[in-house]
Amino acid sequence: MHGNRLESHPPGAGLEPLPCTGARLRRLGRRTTVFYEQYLRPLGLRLTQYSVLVHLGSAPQALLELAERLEMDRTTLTRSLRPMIDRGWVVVSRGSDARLRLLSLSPDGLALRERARGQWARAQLALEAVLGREFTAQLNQALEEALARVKPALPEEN
Amino acid sequence: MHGNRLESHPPGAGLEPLPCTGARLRRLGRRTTVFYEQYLRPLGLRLTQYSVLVHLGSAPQALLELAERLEMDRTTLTRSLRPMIDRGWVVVSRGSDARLRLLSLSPDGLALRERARGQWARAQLALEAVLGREFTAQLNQALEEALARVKPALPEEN
DNA sequence: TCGATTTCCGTGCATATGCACCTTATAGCA
DNA sequence: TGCTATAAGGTGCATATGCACGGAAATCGA
Repeated sequence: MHGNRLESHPPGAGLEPLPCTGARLRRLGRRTTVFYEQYLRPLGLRLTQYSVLVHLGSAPQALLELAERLEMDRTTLTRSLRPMIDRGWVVVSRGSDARLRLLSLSPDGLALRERARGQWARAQLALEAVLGREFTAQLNQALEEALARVKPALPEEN
Repeated sequence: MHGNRLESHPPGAGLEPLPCTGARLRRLGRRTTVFYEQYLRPLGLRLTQYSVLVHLGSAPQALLELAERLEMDRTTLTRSLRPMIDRGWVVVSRGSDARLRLLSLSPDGLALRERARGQWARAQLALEAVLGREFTAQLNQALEEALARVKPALPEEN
């Protein structure tokens, strides 16, 4: 194994934990969210709404399916959609299965999505300018790797 | 510079942005939050409440000062504190400056903080087991570096 | 075919988040 | 010593988040 030198471990306790990874993730997440939202604000979009927009299209899609792709709680998505429906960006329809709420973008929604993508690209490039292009690529890589190892919480055992 | 081969760049546009760093940060942040909260649930603590707890102590501290250390919105902290005050974990007092709300932990709060720290350590070690100890250390390092480069949003220009 | 089970969703409740606006208290200055 | 600027904080509003509960539609087995 690696080292495990005898140092400040309480007797009987195992390894010392590293500094809190979750706190660092959350803190950096907050800062970058603010960063991206500066660019989305002119469009009247929150970051959550943007992520919903880019996961929608002309083809109707069930709410639960969308929630899983977004890795977002089903009920959170329900409520996040409400203002987007009210503003005419998202259209709800019904198919043969009367249980499913099928979601798609209206023409307005599609147009907004394109403008939002442009703003996102500006934000991402600006972030890369701050972090350094190479470092950003490495960070993305590390985050991908971590995402592959930390699986999303599944409802019920699967 | 590095490469910059002529490829799918739209004419006139600059570099292509990398895949969305913010989305990866937010997604990994959500998953790890769920991860930590599994360990805090037995204590009836949300992760936000835990982070407030560990930034408090016996010594009274002004709300705004605490908010800045937590890098949390002042008003968010006000509301996050309410249930913790109601449950007797946090005590509010007044000093010579009548504008300041001074916060400290009650004996119950101090005891809870210690139990919560133990649960946090178990969560962190479990996360390290999932990610790999070495990789976690590298990830922490990368996050620290990113935090050093992406400064927190300041209220007004400072 | 009909009753039990499963699937898809919505709502109530509690907390989280941040902005705009307001009140109160202190500090600074003429 | 007042008057004004500034600092600390609360509340309203809108959105975000997830759990528990409940309802309605589809599925499946006897």
